Amino acid sequence: MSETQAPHKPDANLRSPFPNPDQQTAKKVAQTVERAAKVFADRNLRFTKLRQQVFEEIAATHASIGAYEILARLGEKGTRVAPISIYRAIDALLDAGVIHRLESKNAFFACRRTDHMSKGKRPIFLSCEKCGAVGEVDGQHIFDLIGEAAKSAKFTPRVKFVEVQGLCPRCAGGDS
Amino acid sequence: MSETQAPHKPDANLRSPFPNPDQQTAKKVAQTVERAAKVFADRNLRFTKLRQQVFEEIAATHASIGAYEILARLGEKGTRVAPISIYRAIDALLDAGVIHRLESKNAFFACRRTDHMSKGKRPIFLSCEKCGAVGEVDGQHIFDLIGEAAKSAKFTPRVKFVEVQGLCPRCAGGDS
DNA sequence: CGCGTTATAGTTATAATATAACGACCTGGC
DNA sequence: GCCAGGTCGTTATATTATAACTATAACGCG
Repeated sequence: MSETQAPHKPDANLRSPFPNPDQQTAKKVAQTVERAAKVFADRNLRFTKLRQQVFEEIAATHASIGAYEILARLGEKGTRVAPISIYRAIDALLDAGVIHRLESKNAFFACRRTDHMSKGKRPIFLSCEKCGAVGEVDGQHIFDLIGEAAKSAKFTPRVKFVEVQGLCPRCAGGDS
Repeated sequence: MSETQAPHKPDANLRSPFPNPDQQTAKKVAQTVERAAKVFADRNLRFTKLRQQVFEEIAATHASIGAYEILARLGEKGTRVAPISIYRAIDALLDAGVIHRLESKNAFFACRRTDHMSKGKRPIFLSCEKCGAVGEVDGQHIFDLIGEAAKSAKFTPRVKFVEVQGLCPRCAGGDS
C-alpha cells in the first residue's frame, strides 16, 4: 500500500476545499459521478441507477443536503421513491466513501478528494453556517492526537468525528 | 494494565472520565444537581422544577439519553409533559453548560466537569458503543489545531465538534 | 437455459427526533 | 395594578430514519 505515485498535475486534492460555486457545472458533476462509478467498479459494487441519481443530487451542490431534500429533487425530475430507498442508496454511497455524513446537520455531501477514503481515517469537515457549503481538510495528525487523548482515558477509539461550523471564505469575506 | 489506584481525594476533574456505574447513586446525582443549580444561580437563570427534573434524568446515567427517553422516564414518575417542554428544558441546560449534546447520536449527557464550560471551548466526547457511557477528556490543544487547520483553508471556525465512538475501559476489558 | 443465491429496490407503515405557533401564567419592577 | 419578560402548556406539524415484508434484478453454475 504505497502512494508512490506523486502526482504533480493540479488534481482535486490540491484545489481549495471551497472552490467557486460556478465550478459546480453539470460537467463537473458528471466528472464526479464518473469517479464515484470507478470507486464502485473497483470495489465490485453496483453503481445502480438509483445510487447514481442520489449521488448526482448530492454532488450537484457544495452544500450538504438532507435525505428528504434529495427525495424532493428526484421527485421533481419524475423519479418518485420512498424515503427508505434514498437511505439505502445513501448507505451504499457512504460505504463506498464517495459521500460523507455531516453528523451535526444530519445531512450528506459529496467527497471530492481521492485520498482519505480509507476506513478509520477521516478528514475534518468544515461546514459554512451561511451558505451551507462543506469543505474537507486533511486532519490526520489531529485524528492521531484524538486517538492518543482517548487512549489516555483508557478508551478504545473506533470512529472519530471532527466537524467545524463557521464561515467559508466567500461568506466570511463579502458579508451581505 | 494496573492503573495505580488513585488513593487521594477524588475531585470530579481528577476522576476517570469513566467511573464505575455504582458511583451513580442517588446521592451522586443529588450532588450533580446541586452543582447545576449553582451554575444557574451564578448566571441569574432559573433552575425551574422542570429543568431540574430533566437534568436529574440526564444525570442519573453515564450514558447519553435522548429527549424522548427523558420524556418516557418522567412520564413513569407521573410528570407528563410535551416533547417541546423537554426540548426547552434541554436548551436551557445546554446554554448553562451543565449538559452536552452528542451530535452523532442526537442525545444528551450530563457534564461532570467544572472546567471547560466556557463557550467556544469544548472537550472531546468519548461515547461507548456497547454500554452508551459518555466521558469527556480535555482537548484544548486539539481544538486549537483544528482551528489552525480550518484557517489554513480560509475558513472561519465558530463551533467545533470532536466525538469519538469506541469502547470504554470496562467494555473493552471484560467482554461480557 | 433453468435454478438457486444474493443484492437491490418497491411498498407500506411507523418510529424517532425536533420545532412552530399561540395563549396562559408567573414573577419582578415600577 | 399593570407591564415586561421568561417560562410552560397545548396543539399541531415538520424532519429524519427505520422495520417488515414483497418483488425483482444480477450473477454464478450445472
